[in-house]
Amino acid sequence: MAGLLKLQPTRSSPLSELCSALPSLPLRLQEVGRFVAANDYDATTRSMRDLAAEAGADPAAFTRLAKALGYSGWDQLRAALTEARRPSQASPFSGRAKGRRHGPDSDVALINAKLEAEAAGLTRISAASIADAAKALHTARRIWIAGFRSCRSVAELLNYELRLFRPDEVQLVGGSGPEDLDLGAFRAGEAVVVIGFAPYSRASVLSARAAHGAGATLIAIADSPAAPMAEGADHVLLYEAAASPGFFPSLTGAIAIAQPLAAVTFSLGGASARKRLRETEARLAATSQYVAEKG
Amino acid sequence: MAGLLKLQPTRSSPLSELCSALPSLPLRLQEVGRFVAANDYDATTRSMRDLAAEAGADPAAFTRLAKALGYSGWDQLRAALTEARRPSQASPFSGRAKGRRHGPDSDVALINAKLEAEAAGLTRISAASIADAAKALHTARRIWIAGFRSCRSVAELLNYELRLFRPDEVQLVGGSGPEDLDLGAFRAGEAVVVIGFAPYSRASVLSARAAHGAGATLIAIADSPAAPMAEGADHVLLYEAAASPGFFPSLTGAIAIAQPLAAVTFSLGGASARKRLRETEARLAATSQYVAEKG
DNA sequence: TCAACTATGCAACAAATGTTTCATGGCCGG
DNA sequence: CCGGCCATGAAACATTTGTTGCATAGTTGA
Repeated sequence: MAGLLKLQPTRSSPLSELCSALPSLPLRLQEVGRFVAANDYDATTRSMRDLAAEAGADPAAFTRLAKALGYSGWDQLRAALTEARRPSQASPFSGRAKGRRHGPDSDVALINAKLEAEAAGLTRISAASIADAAKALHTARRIWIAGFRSCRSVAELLNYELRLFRPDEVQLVGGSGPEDLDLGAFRAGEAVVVIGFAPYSRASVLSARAAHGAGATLIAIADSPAAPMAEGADHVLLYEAAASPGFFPSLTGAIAIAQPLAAVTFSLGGASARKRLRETEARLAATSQYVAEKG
Repeated sequence: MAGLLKLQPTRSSPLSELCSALPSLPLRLQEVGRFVAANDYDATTRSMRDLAAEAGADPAAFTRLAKALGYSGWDQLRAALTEARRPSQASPFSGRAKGRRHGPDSDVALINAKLEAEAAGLTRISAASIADAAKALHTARRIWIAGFRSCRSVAELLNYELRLFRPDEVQLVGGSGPEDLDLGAFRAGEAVVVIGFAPYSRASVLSARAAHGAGATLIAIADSPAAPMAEGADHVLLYEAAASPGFFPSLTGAIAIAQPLAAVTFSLGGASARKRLRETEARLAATSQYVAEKG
């Protein structure tokens, strides 16, 4: 057996354990170890034999590697890798903003961290889904946009941009007041865009249900596939709203989705959309909504 | 109306397929489907029986769910989820956006390029400036927020978030209509936030001038230090609105500034701000604005 | 009310999984 | 040169996996 227990490895991450132990391993195990380090996502999702085939190694080597690292078997190593990869380690966040007393630059550091996280979140948005949703908007006879509370800002942006080139066919849901949601007005052949994140407002969920019930095309912009407004949606556009503690959820991702959605819908509109946009712009310029731009 | 042939699933993401199909599924399958949607990471890594135990459902339900979605079995559904989650799909950027006339995926490439550019733009935002501006908001007796046209969405978000903990002291400029801009109401000791980018709307420039003239603290959120509303501003918060050709300027950066601005102002507000926020939240919960969140 | 139907849980099934054992082949010290 | 040692690959193992058939409970429509 492996004899002397060389335990007490770096507890930080199974991957770092692997790397540090790598040089002291037999040749073949190094090979396999490097493969695991380079393909850790596949290591967590695919089967041992699968990996072995792709790495050109023996299945048993994986078991042996795990044991050499101090695990009881490949299953346990994989479990460790899986946990290390788990997204949104939501656990120890409650203490976060609390702990440090307001240091001189703690705010600055926090803002920077937040911005960086949001930038990373943007790259995870699915462009293909946005393009698909834009096609649906393009073919819709009429477009409704529903967003409430803080999401209303996103709804209004979308409403504003779409109206630039389809003024007669785009409308905000609940424009007349909180009690009049127009929910009965949805029809098949129309599209309803609902924007929301947890905690989900009642109005947004009702809008989504009504849209689905009416047979309209439902496009949900939400923070989770488990969001109530995503149920029955024909298109689900996901973003990350993960909030810092005590802070409000982030809308950056939602905005970052709404804008290309409008843009692609516009480009699908072709010449006629361009014509409408020019008309709108001309009208705004005529009433001197803009100041002269600097050269 | 709930179409018989409403299939034709969205091929972009297995999770969207799941969401779309959810309402038309049998009760128990919905339950399981929601569980998968809410725990898609576990769905890709753990075993069917494991998930069943945690979801309190029958293992067979997972197989049946997969088949109901058009997959040949759970294995295939899981494979799809796994692929959708695979990191670093960032690779196919080489084909970029330039040359091709509307190819099949030129939109997708364009959206990806845009998102990446915006992510890069976020990291260039000055956190220190935001923190400074937040201090100014904190000490202001009253806060006005001005944003017009597409920038109105940003203004409304800021207005909404600040009002959560300072409801009596925050107000949108021009809430009553385009001709009534409240510009005469600004006073020294108050703060005015003006949001805008090129081309600059007349109303926003007028707001900024009025604020400066009245001796109020002027905070400009703009795309350039040369923006008219930045003239005479006490705080200038810059973001990149660089538009793709033919598209609208981007507001992602402005939103990314507005949110931490509100958040830091909140944290400066200390105990009293927290108290007001709790009150507001309690009121919203009491009028059942929210649906119950999933546990 | 009854029959046809679907949805659901249970249990048995074949296939695939991770592990272990064993035989082989290369390496070093005596 | 040889005997012990370890690394390595192949095959056999028990377990667990995903699946399917069946009986029951629940629902729908005539």
